[in-house]
Amino acid sequence: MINGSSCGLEPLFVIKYFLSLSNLPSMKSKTLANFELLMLEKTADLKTNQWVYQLIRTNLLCGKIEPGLPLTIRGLAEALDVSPMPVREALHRLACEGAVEVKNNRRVIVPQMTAEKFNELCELRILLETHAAEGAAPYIREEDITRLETIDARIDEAIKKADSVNISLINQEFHRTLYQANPFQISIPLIESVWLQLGPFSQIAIAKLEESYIVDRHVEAIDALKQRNTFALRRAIEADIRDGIASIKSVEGIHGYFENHS
Amino acid sequence: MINGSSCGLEPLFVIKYFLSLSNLPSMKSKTLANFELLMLEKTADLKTNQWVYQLIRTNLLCGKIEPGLPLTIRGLAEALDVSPMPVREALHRLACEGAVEVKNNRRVIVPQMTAEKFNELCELRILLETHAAEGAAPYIREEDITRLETIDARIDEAIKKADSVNISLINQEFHRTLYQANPFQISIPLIESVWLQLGPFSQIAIAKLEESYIVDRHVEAIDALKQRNTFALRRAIEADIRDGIASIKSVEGIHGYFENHS
DNA sequence: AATATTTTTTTGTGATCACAATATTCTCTC
DNA sequence: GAGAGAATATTGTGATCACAAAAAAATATT
Repeated sequence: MINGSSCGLEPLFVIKYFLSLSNLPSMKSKTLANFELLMLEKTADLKTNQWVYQLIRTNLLCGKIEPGLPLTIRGLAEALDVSPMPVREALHRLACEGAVEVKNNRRVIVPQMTAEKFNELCELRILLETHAAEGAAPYIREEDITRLETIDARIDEAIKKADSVNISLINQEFHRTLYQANPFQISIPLIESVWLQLGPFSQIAIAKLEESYIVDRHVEAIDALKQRNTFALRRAIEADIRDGIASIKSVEGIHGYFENHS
Repeated sequence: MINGSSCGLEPLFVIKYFLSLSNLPSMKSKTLANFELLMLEKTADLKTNQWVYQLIRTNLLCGKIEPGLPLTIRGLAEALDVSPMPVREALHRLACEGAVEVKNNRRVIVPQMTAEKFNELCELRILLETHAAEGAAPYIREEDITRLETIDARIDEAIKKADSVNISLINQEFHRTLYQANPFQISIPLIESVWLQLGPFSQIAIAKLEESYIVDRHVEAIDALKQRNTFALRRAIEADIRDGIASIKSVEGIHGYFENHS
């Protein structure tokens, strides 16, 4: 992966992105759509292509872009006020990671979720992440544990605010930090790919969850780390993931979000 | 992944790719390198970007490009007689898949293999592929088994010819065909990413193997499929992968290929 | 002669343009 | 009025150019 991690991103402000199809007063066309894009600050150290990639990626993870609607290079470029080139690059990369789908028409869309896909993605999460956690365990230092506790506190904060976007983002930061403790970690890009495919869908679900239903399961993982109990760590990670899945499945009417139209 | 599979590729002819640094008569520069590129026929249905991607990808898998040496957009573009644009796209995608590495200098190289990385990649192969095989088993039809037997026969042929490139390529085709029987398969892109990272290295090793050391383990998998024994299938796939690993590790002086220079 | 500094070349990126493929809209016919 | 066809607009791709960053070569300095 080109840009390893670096995803402690904070959404800043919001602009509207009118999918440039037409600006007719009549809106009879069903394909006319306007997305709201979360903007990210373009810090000096971020190069344009990285900024564009991170921005689109974050917006996908936040579920800001409705599945099925086409994303166009020129439309995004205009909305972000950059040339089409970095957008082209970002969309290609996101396609390669499975975050967006390139149809035969070479149209780019956010893939629709199906029940089977969802289950398979969850299984892959468990498979890969328990493996990654196990591989990271021997390398965990005291300072890593402290860092994880800090991140966990930020998650609790986000839960209190019912800030579903940051719940997701910081939760991912927790997992990534844990797995990255292993200096020979290879699987993070694979895991991130799975997250990207799950993200847009689960974000919609989490946003519908009431606060009381979101339980922080990370303390168990941290305890296991403190006890240097690798097996307990595996179980904690698996429980954490399964818990999230169960929460999503508990959302009322969630089945209506599966495969609305082929 | 943009182009699902379609990798029944046959190497056609070979051209030389002089890494365009200089064409001085004196060759004192150590970074001057010439690769031989396997060429692929550019069939009419292949678009330029797909052709370029497949070509570079195949060459990486075949170990034709020495790890550590820089790959340049313009150099490859000139060698393939296309504009830099499709090459740029292909290299970005390959970087995203882990096949090449983009250094901080934004130089693109084939990553060096280390012992730890190799072990981790092998573990990931087993983890992902046994899972994929298990998921595919219920969907296997008679015709799929026939197809797998045909592919297996081609592998034996390649082994007889000691054609290490085709051994690898057709072996991958076997596994891919098996996993793809599951219409809801998600993990193939992840598996292909692992293959791409292992490929260049194991190709070097396989090329050094004597024919007698290469054993075809696929019959066990096919037998398991015929008996509809999912557990036996898992074991067969795992055995097949472990066997390949053992072969590679048995190659004389293989440790010299790990991390020659940082 | 070996190191430090400058000059030259090469490289990746971002921008813009041309073009063919596709999608959308308009027009005609019934 | 509704469907088929033509005309128009939009899109992704490939090519080319300008530019800043970085590498390589050449020069200067000790």
